[in-house]
Amino acid sequence: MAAKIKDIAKALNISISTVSYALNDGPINVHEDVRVRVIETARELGYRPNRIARSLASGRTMTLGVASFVMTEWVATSSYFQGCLRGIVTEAKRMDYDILLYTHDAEDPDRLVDLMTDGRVDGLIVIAPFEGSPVLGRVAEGNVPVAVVGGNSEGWAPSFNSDNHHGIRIAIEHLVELGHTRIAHVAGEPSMKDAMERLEAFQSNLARFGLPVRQDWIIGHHFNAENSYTEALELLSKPDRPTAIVCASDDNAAGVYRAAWELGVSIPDDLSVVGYDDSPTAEVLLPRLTSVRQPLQQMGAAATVALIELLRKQQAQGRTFETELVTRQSTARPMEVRIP
Amino acid sequence: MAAKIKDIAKALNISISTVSYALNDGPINVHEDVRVRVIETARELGYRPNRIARSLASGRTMTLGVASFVMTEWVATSSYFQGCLRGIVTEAKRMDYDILLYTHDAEDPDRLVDLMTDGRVDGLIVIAPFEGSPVLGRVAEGNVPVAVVGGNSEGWAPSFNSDNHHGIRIAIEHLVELGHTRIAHVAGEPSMKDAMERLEAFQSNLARFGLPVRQDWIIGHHFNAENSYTEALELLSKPDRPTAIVCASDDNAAGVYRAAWELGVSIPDDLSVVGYDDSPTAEVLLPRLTSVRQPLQQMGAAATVALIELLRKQQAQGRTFETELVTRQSTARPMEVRIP
DNA sequence: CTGAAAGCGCTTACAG
DNA sequence: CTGAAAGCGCTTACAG
Repeated sequence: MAAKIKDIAKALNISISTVSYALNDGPINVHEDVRVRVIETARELGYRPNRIARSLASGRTMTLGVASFVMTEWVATSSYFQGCLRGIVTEAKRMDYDILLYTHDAEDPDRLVDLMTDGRVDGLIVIAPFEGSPVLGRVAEGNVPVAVVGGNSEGWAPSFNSDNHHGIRIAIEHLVELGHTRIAHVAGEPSMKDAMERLEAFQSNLARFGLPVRQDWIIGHHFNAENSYTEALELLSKPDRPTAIVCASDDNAAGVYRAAWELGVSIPDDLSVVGYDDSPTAEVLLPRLTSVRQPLQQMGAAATVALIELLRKQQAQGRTFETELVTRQSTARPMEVRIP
Repeated sequence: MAAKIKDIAKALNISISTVSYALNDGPINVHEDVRVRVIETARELGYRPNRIARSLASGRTMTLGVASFVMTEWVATSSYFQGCLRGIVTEAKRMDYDILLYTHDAEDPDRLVDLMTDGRVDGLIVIAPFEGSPVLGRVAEGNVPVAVVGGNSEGWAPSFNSDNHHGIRIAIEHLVELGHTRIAHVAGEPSMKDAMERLEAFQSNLARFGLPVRQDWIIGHHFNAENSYTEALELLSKPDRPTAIVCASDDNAAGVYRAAWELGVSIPDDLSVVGYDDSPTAEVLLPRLTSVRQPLQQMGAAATVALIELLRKQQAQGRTFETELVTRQSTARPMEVRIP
């Protein structure tokens, strides 16, 4: 039978409140010698505080919920998710919180909302929620503080994003400076705000440079490598193909690399590729991937800090982070420009 | 103010036990019309069950703890961790459990043990514990059921592994069949059982084929790409270099790829590379990586199933999974054999 | 500084 | 089937 504070109190013939004060070093002081004896007998009895009981009594769980709207898929494959999660874990650790990872996702929104508001967490970080999903609003109504990373909180929560328009703009400027005029796009999951903004930015920036926006050169509409591979294979095997591709994620770029490799299309000689995220994948791909860096870890960390602030002060500010282009080896002048 | 079962009971003028029975559909039956009215007013009042209170009363939390001994590092970079986690999440979801991810790791074992035994989880899955760590034993003493994936549980828990000896053997047999005699190894983190077994198997299998085991051809001793890159750069720039490398993980192989790329060493023409894990990285690398597959998802899933069984029946069996070689494009006959 | 007691929001024998 | 009550293991005003 595990020891409880009652057992310690009994052994020492003192009250359980004193034991609690001694163990927690507050909120009320305890005579030094009493404190010492409490701690000692706690150790002797192998006492382990029950966090559930403590949470119920105190109303704080010291755990933060993390939900992705596509958890099952992302948990293993998304370098975006990984980057955010690392920032979250690092910061949560500093603040002494643990992470509750919901296994259910937005496939079943009602269920997800129930789980998120069942009292197990002090607050929630939602990663890349879908546009127009009712989940955020209902969680907020359930009085659970939320911070969002990578997506629109639709006014329900502070959100932490990077500037997608800027990110795509610098990618395209880079390609245009190199002399590219035939530029394609691998778009991301349309239900996610980041993907839509990047797509819009892609189209508007091509237009800005007077370049054609060809619908058949906008492929993908997913955030994974597999899909990009299949569609890039088709795109690149046509004679009339682009000389550069801007991808909505590094994972997408990985799919393009594979397609190019199989078709004997050389990167960057025959095809320049720009990724998005600057995730670890960008360094695994060879030639190393030129990528629009968004500071995922920072975004995850900032969301965590904001959430904890929200718990304490009832308010916190969201933030949009700057993006920058990390130029590596996957982009070069296009053939026709280079040859003369 | 959020509604509680007391409020529902009051509104309906019935007892809270009846409300509880109605809401949970058990363990005692309730008149159908009462049940319906309870559920209806619960909805009207916006009632949300408090899982913390329920856990305290029932003794079950419906959450499973997942700990890696190197959480902060792995959460973002280890494809091994990801693979396991995916299996765990998938299976936990089916069984209706959520996952508590500990942010602290074995850097501070006392802290970790305290967190693991604080009552927030019904059981624990520990991923790749270090050899000889006191954590598992102390958690078991704390009466928290544990399952281990990828590592030695030292008798404390059912563990789920793959057969490292077999895995390395088939890798080396494959290379020997291709004609390689100059084979190097990128070893993994020595404090992990898998890494040590693979290293031993590497040495014994080379010996079995009468091939030299050169200490200067055993590099790495980490499970990450960065370190492998640096060391492979050195190894491969010597004139007297191996024609094949067996890596302790796909992440290690990624480092070797990069080194080879930068040195202009062509894979598989100048160098055959075999990875280990068959993680998503194996498909991202180009040429696609020949890799020893260990069924990480299955291992994670099996550990989860076993853990839940352990909760119910007090006992469960560990299992060692078979490995198989997934032959892709990163291995070929060595130059000297091919040319004649 | 210490103690007696209420309370956190549920579940679950135990009577009826 | 329903109710009154104890209990899960803590925290925390409130008196003293």
